[in-house]
Amino acid sequence: MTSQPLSRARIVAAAVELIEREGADAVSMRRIASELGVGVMSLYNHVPNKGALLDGVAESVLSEIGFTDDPEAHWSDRVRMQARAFRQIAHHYPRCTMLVVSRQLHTDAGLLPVERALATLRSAGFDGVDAVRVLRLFIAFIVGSLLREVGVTPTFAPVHEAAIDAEKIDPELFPEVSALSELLGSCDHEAEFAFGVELLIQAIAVHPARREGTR
Amino acid sequence: MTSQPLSRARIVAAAVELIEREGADAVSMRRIASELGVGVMSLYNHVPNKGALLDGVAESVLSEIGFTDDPEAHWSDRVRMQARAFRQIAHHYPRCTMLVVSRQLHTDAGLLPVERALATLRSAGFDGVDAVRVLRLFIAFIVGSLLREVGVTPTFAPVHEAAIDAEKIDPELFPEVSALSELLGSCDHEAEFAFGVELLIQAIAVHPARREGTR
DNA sequence: AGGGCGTGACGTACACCGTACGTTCCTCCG
DNA sequence: CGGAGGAACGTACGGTGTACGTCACGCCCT
Repeated sequence: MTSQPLSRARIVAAAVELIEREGADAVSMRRIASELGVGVMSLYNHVPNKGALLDGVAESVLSEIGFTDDPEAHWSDRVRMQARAFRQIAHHYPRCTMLVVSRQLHTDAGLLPVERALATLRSAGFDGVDAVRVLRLFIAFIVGSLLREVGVTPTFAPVHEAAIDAEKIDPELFPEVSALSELLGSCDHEAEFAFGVELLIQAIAVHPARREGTR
Repeated sequence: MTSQPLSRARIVAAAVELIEREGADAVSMRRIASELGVGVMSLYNHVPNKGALLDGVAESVLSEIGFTDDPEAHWSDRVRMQARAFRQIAHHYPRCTMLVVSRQLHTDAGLLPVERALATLRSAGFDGVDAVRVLRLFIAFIVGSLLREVGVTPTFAPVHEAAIDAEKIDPELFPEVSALSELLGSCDHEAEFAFGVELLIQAIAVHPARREGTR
């Protein structure tokens, strides 16, 4: 019946597929097992527990990031590319994004993006301390942005547009929110993300800790 | 036996206390009920379901932010203050932070910080569109930062220092990570956050969309 | 060739979860 | 005094993660 012999990779793939199809809290050992046409406890032959499975999901998704890093390009273009590449997981695997972001994993899949980013920042003229600083700043921004894009749909929801209902806001208490309710209600995530990335690039370009003129 | 007559506020308070004491996934209706010396189903007389309870927790924590906003101060100082105030919840309620951050709530408690921030940014010389943009940038950064500070401890963990074990990294594959492993292993969250806030303030101070000279 | 053994799939069992439903009791108002 | 409404409660159901014991199969070594 089951053609393939069952493996950690197949289990993780089934989990990813299930999460994207039905949301993160549809994931249960029984559900995944039945998805694979397999007994529940057979999963534990390849995965120590559910947490490790979710780690596997995060790692799998993260490792699919398509980095096309060109060490010859200008550092700002490299930063742009890496930020965009990282963001694309939020489009390919929107419902797995929370997992990738909330579980910090200490595996090579998580280290590779860090390595590329550090190399880029070093080439931009930062020393080690500041490269790490700036990297953490970027990661915080990216993580926060992805959470906004994706957190709108915690598990499932009918788009849920206009979370801020203009009608229910007291203009006396919240004049600004009330006046800007249209802007707050909708969000062009793409443009918002690009705005942030450009502003950050501009900011670190003029940062005094950077030694100008490198690469 | 039970002196107080049980209320939504008491239930939420017990949940917050329990989360801070034993972590987010120690929360169950039965656990909270027994914490209050009360039957499980009695909770449902004051709270429609568990999700609403968690929303209540997030709202409660969020509403405790101590804003001491001074409309007369320089906008950069106001931004600094607000960012710091927001971050303090990560210290007072570290294990609730994930809830505050991952559940977006459409209640006044969530709107008030937004209102203050928008007012500040308007006073800094941004029009509505850019005020919202910049606010979203700040929120993304703050959320990402708090998640790093707190996400290190998903539920419980023995500090878990040195997540990046310098010994296990192949210097061939990850030269930068290997060289900077000490820096990556430890993190002064306070300093890191301040660095980000200052850089962002500096960046928006010189941003062309801002009309110079206001307040 | 045959026996031992590791491995992987499986079923059962347990403690716990959220919550729908029906019951009881206490209080307050007419 | 009697009725009504709300609050606390107990029971029950379907679902969860996983510890444990069992079984069949293929490989290796004698």
